[in-house]
Amino acid sequence: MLTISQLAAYAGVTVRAVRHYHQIGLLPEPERDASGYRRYSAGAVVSLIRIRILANAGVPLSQIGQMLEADASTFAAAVEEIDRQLGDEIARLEASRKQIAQLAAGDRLALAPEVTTYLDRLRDIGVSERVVAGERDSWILMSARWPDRVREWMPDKIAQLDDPQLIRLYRILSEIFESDSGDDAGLVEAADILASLAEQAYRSGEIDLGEVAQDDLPFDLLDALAVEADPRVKRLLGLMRERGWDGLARLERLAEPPT
Amino acid sequence: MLTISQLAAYAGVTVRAVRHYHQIGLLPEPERDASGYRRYSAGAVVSLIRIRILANAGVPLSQIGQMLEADASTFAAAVEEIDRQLGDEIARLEASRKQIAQLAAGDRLALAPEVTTYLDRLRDIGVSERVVAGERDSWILMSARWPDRVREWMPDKIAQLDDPQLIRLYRILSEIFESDSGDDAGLVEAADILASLAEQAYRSGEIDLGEVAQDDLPFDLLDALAVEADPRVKRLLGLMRERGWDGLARLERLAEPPT
DNA sequence: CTTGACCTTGACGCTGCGTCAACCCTCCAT
DNA sequence: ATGGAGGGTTGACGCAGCGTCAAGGTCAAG
Repeated sequence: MLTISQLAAYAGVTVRAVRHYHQIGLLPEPERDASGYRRYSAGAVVSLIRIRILANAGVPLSQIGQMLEADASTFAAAVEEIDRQLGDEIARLEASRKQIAQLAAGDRLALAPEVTTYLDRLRDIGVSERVVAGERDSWILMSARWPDRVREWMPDKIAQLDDPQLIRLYRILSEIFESDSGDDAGLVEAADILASLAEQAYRSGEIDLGEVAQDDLPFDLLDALAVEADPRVKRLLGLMRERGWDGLARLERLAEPPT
Repeated sequence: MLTISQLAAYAGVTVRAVRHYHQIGLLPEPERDASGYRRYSAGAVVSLIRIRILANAGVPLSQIGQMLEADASTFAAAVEEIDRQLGDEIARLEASRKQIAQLAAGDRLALAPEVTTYLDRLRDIGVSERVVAGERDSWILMSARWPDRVREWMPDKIAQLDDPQLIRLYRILSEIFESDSGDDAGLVEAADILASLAEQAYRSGEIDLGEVAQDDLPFDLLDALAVEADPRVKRLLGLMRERGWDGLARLERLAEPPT
């Protein structure tokens, strides 16, 4: 007759585990001796080992009972099912691992390499860190909504950074938001350039966001994000509206421009 | 200003998850509106997405907070640590998968193929299912204690099954335990053969279990298991003691045999 | 008799939320 | 004005598989 700790030791498990198996009815409770101690037969060791073999193989405890009683074909089916689940779990972890590898490699926050390239180009141009940070957050939002589309857009976006007008715009914005002054003249110039760029894009029919245009919520969100980052953006939005454009992240024509 | 469900939708998580992040202090609680509703800024969406990126990569929630604040090198170190843990977890699951594949392939209960071969040979010889089951349980115990040694022993064990004496022994035991009679003559003959075999093994110095001899507990257990399976084994043990041997699974000389 | 090692039951902790329950708020149609 | 749908709020249990106290009773040895 064995005590619970002897039983556990033979099977290579903890005493707590044995009691747990009793609780969930996986291992039958043995007789008690005069003092209330559980006393186990040798057969219990075999039962416990069989349980552990299945548990070590990744079988959930809740299924082990049935499996130990099952016939060969039922057993095989159950095994196959378990194997499938293990495979899924492994695949999930592998995916996590790839993700985390990208985290380590990428700029900082799992932005596609194309995007980090874009951000680096902005820095090269002389855009301030605050503005770059704003851009980064915007692209985080965009990437969350359209993970694949973003990568398609980036080449164009990067190419556009050669446009002197755009460079000028970013530099003005950097200057404005780096200072604490209420430099309205700068904002006005920025608005002028933005309107001009929007006009060009509009004429060349470049504003074709396809399905993306369907839900404009994220764009409102992007604008809100910009306003949060610096309230002066609100003034910029106002200036754009005066010029016939609504929004900032996605400019929308309000009316025909004054001819 | 966003409601909690809008925030959750933007980040692709459930409302419950957001509240959970608040609870554990991972995401700061926003201001409430007049009616007590949480109202979120656009920045919260970015924060939440950043959290999910790390969580999806397998980072435990408890570490995400620190990681988001960490500098590049700390971040990299943390990433490496996480990656290591993911690797361990994957390795564990892979091991489980192998185990379960063996379960499906093997006889029934993760006995090494050598052992199932041995059990099959017993059946060929005409050993009854009850006795084979007893052998199987014994080998389950042995395999749990010395997983590797068992495989080394099996070739010898299998070879010994060619010994006519041993075959006779097994057949007698099968007959006895298959019937309900108190056939003492059979037990006596079994004891005689056992003693004879033990004598041979003893003389040829074959009883060298090495380190295994150190702890004899499992052998007591094996004997107990046999007695549980059939109380008549107790009588057999008594007969063996009369012949100068103690135990059954491992015979131990009590005294010099009568010359 | 004491001491230390074991035994007992009961209950909380961990992870990351899912899922009621019970109730309040808002908005739209009647 | 009212009622119902569809939000929101806190609180609490459940899940898997035990680990880990807590607060005792028991056993074997010195």
